[in-house]
Amino acid sequence: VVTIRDVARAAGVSIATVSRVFNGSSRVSEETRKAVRSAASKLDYWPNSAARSLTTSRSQVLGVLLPDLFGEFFSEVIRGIDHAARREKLQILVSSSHTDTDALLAAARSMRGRIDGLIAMAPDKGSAKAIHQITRKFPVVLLNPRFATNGCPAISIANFEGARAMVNHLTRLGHRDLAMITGPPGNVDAEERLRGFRTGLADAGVTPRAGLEIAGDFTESSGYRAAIKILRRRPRPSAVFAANDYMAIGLLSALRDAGVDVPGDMAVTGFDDIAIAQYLNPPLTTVHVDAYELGEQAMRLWVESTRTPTPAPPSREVIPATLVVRNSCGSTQPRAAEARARRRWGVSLAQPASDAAPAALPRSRKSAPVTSRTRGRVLGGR
Amino acid sequence: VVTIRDVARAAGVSIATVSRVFNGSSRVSEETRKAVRSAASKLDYWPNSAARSLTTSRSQVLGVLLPDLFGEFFSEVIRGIDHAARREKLQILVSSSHTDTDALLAAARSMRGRIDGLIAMAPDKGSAKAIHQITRKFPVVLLNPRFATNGCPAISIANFEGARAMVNHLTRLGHRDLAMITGPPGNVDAEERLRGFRTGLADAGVTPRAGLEIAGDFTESSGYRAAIKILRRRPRPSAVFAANDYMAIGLLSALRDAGVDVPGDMAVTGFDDIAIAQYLNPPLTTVHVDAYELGEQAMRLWVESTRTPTPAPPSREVIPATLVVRNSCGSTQPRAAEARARRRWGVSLAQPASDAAPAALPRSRKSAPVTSRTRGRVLGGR
DNA sequence: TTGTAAGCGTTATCAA
DNA sequence: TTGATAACGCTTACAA
Repeated sequence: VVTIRDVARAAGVSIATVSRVFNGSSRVSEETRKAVRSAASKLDYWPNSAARSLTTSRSQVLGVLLPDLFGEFFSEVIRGIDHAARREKLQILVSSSHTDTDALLAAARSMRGRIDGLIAMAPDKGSAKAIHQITRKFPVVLLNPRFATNGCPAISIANFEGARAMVNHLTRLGHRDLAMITGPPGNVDAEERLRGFRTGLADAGVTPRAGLEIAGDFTESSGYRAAIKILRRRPRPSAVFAANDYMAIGLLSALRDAGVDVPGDMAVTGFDDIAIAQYLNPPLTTVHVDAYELGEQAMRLWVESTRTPTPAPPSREVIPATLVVRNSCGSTQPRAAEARARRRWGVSLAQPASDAAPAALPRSRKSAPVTSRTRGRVLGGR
Repeated sequence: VVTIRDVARAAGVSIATVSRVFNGSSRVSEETRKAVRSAASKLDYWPNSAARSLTTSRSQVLGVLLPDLFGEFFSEVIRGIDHAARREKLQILVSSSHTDTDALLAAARSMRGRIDGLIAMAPDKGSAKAIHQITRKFPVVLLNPRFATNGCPAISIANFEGARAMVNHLTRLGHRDLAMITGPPGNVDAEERLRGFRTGLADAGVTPRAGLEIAGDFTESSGYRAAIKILRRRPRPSAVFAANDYMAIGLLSALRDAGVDVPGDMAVTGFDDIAIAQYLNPPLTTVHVDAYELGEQAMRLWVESTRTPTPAPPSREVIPATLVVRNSCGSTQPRAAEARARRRWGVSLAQPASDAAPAALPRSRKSAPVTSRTRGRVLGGR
């Protein structure tokens, strides 16, 4: 392994000079600069970043802590972070699959000294103290926290608003007897969506029947199982809101198996707008969440919060959600619904369908996808 | 910031002892161990990994160099790597979006000192020398290389075999006039798939008409544009093989817009078996590639190649591809086709459809997806 | 413009 | 079982 010493020797200068050349630094004569460069490339010298960050105490690396890398949602978050990081000349050190608080903390500890900061998503509410401990060691941006973030910038998703809007949409279509398939207990997104569901019912003055909040765990199979329970209820609910699209897919499978027509006999809706959603049969009405943007904005927030000289009040941002009405809920007159929405929520319409590329597809694609028309409105805000 | 010195002082021992305690090392009396532990937790001491890896010259970090993080393919690769890394107690330092060789090299350089090795995918053939230069600095595993890897373990995808099998399938269905939408020139996968296409035609004794290899660039919109060119050809080809699924989607859009029935008027097939493929209308016949496994196996290969005492001959592995026959090519008698395949290729059938979860979905899901039946055979091998 | 030398926070080698 | 102390490879005052 060739070090700065070898280069210095070969070029006939001191190691300080070599360092200066490699840091593009101040006053080095053109002559010695050339000598150093040529010696370095002759020896194929690659500076040791660990040593460098030991002295400078900066690394140009950003840590990313996620509960899982699974599914297109987290993949998109990572991609958003990565692209933004690239612009800032940062690399990202990823550690995922933290099912428990100890693993989360251990991962953060092992990053000490090799990262300049952290973007972290806590798996559940239980990890609040762990997160706070981490916060004392690095500048952290929190993804989608539920707990108080005292002093730590955070960015989250308009789960509540999205779910509420979905339920409002269903009640406006005339549904009064709604079921929900919930996500795993303790999961922030799941709980916010459930809260939105309940609030949405209250908005319409609907008193919910008992037993129509069926437990799911965000997997397709749990959606299938939940469907079986729902189909046993008498009278049958006329609409089901699944807390994510995967469960909605399972639900659709079950309804198809049971010979229940969607949306004729039952309306079905989901949450997330995964890439598949628009290709389902029938195309799924759901809430679009831009995971890429979540990652990208988290990165932006981190840069702002660290580069800012005066410690501004910690930002707390929200990535909006978009209601995407397709055929699985038997939508009628979208125009009228939108007008009502605008009046009620004071939000603008989403971009027309042809530009509304699903998050998982290239942003560059231009042609219309093979899909039914989609249409949405933006919910939640910054 | 609290360092090992602070802990030593607080515990009334030397820094060497603190180090020993934290490395779970050899002989430290239970008494001093406790003293050190309590001092450390009182001060909330987190060891500095940069300093540690400076002395040990190991970091427990694996670098990952990818051309892009875009789309579910790379996301899945990353996920496979990440999961495998977790098992080995490694973290991954990601750097992606290397469009050119210089960026690739710069990224690798900046990792020097903070990684123990590298999993790298070269964007194109032009980066061969860069890769070789990197190889001299770290233990590297190459993803999907085209060039000679002299001495460097590599793992790739059965692109050629998959494409050839696809064409064989089409010719067996009676198609003699096939078009292909190719991927970007210089891209390894694209070229191998093109080679498979040509070989497949030769297998059937078909002399290809000129002008039926239409240039695409793996984007949906390029598929759409290619379709327009194809539709102008007289006579019209009866089948089109797109070098990836995104282009097949664009192609389907165009054919729908043009009123061309698939598969009645024209057979359409793709490559990759992205999650959407089975939900398309009609469901897309394609070649399944397990990106997750590619990542996972790359990681395994890296571990093997570094942990092995005797430098075994560098492994060169292949992730098999699976032909997935759905409706977009107007398949008939799948059983007969499979029997022929087994005779010809000497390979076994893929697992039944209900277990063949698309790579992008949870491996845990159990219920049958909302999809047409899929069926495939494994191509290429280890 | 260049060189000397003191860190940066660890681990590892010796002695004690 | 412990403690000095010399690396590890670099950056950065401070001197020259």
